[in-house]
Amino acid sequence: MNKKTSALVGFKQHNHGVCLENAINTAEEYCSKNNLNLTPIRKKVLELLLQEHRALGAYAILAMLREQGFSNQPPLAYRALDFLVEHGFAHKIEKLNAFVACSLPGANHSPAFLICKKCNTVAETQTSLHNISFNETANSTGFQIEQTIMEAQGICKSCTETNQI
Amino acid sequence: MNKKTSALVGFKQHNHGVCLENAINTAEEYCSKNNLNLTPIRKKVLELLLQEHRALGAYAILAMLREQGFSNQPPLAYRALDFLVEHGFAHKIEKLNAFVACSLPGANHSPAFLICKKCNTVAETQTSLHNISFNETANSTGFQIEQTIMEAQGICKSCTETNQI
DNA sequence: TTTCTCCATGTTATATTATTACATTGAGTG
DNA sequence: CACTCAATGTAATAATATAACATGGAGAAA
Repeated sequence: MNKKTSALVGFKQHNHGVCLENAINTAEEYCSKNNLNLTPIRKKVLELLLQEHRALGAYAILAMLREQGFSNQPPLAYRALDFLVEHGFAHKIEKLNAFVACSLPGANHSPAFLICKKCNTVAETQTSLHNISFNETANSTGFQIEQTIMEAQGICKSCTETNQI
Repeated sequence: MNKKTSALVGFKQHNHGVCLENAINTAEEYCSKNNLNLTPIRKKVLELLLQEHRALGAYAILAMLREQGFSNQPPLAYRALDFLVEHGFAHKIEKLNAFVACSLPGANHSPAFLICKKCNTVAETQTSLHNISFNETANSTGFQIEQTIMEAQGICKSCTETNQI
C-alpha cells in the first residue's frame, strides 16, 4: 500500500489481502465503538465488495451471497448495502446502479469516483476543492446541500496503455 | 428571465412561456444547422421536460405521451430521451433516474445539478471551477475523463423558507 | 419509376434494479 | 417469563431499462 499519494485509490497496486483485512478491522472497530451491529451478512457483503474492488450490482452481490449459503431474496442484499452505505463503509455509484467499498472508511467525506469504462474499476478520490466551490455556488443561492454525488467516467491509465500496445 | 446571475437556473422566477418557446426555437435551429431530426416525438418530449421544469422519469413522460395520442411502449420515451441527452437538450439525473431539460442548450458544458428533496425541482449550474480541479486530480493519475456527473441533493431556498413559516 | 438504404417508429417481450409488506427469529431487558 | 426491538426470511410486485425484430417512409441510386 502506497501511503504517500493517498488521494487516489483503486488504480494503484497494493497488497489486496492486507487491504481487505485492514478495512474489515476498521469497520469492526468503528461498529463496536458506535454501537452498530456488523452482522454476518453485512460483514460478508463488505468483504465481497472489498474483494472485488470494483462496483457490484445488488444482484451480483445477491448471487454471491447465495453461493455462501445465504437466502436469495433481494432485500437481503439491499438491506446490507443500505447499512454499509449509511455508515460510510460503502458507496453507491449512481451511474452504474452499483456499489463499491469505501476506500477511506471512517472519514466523514464527500467522495468522488473515477469509473473506467473498460475494466469497470472504480477509484475513489477526495473532493476538497471541488466541493468547496460547488458548495459556495449552491449556498450563494440559498440551497442547502446535504449530499453531493461526483462521478467521472472515462478510461484509466492502465486501460489506455494496454490499448496502445 | 434574469440574465445577470446566469450561472443558476431553476430556483428563480422567470417567464415560463417565453423560456419554453426560446428553448424550443434554439433546439430547432441547432438541429437544422446540424442536420439533426427533431421529430414530433422528440420535440414533444422536450416540450414536456421544459414545461415541467423538474426531473421526470421515463415512464412519467411515457404516460404524458400516451395522453397526447402517442403509443405507450417504453422505447418510445427512451429513444426520444436518448436523442435529447445525446445532443445536449436534456440531461439525465442519475440520482433520480430521471430527466430534465437542459437550461443552457448549445453550450458544450459539464453541468452540475442541485436537486431539492422537497419540491423535486432540479437546478442546473455550470461547473467551471470544480471540474478543473477534478480533472486535474484525474489527469495526474492518467485517467482520461469523458463525462462528469455532479449532483447535489438538499433543500432549496424556497422550501427552507416555507418550512420556517 | 423502381429499388435500395437508412433512420425513425411500432410492438412484443424480457432484463435489471428496487421496494413493499408481512412473518419469523433471537438477543437483551424489565 | 414475556416484552421489545432489531435483524432476517419470504413472497410478491413496482419501477426502470433494453433487446430484438417488424413496419413505414423519405431520399438516393439505379
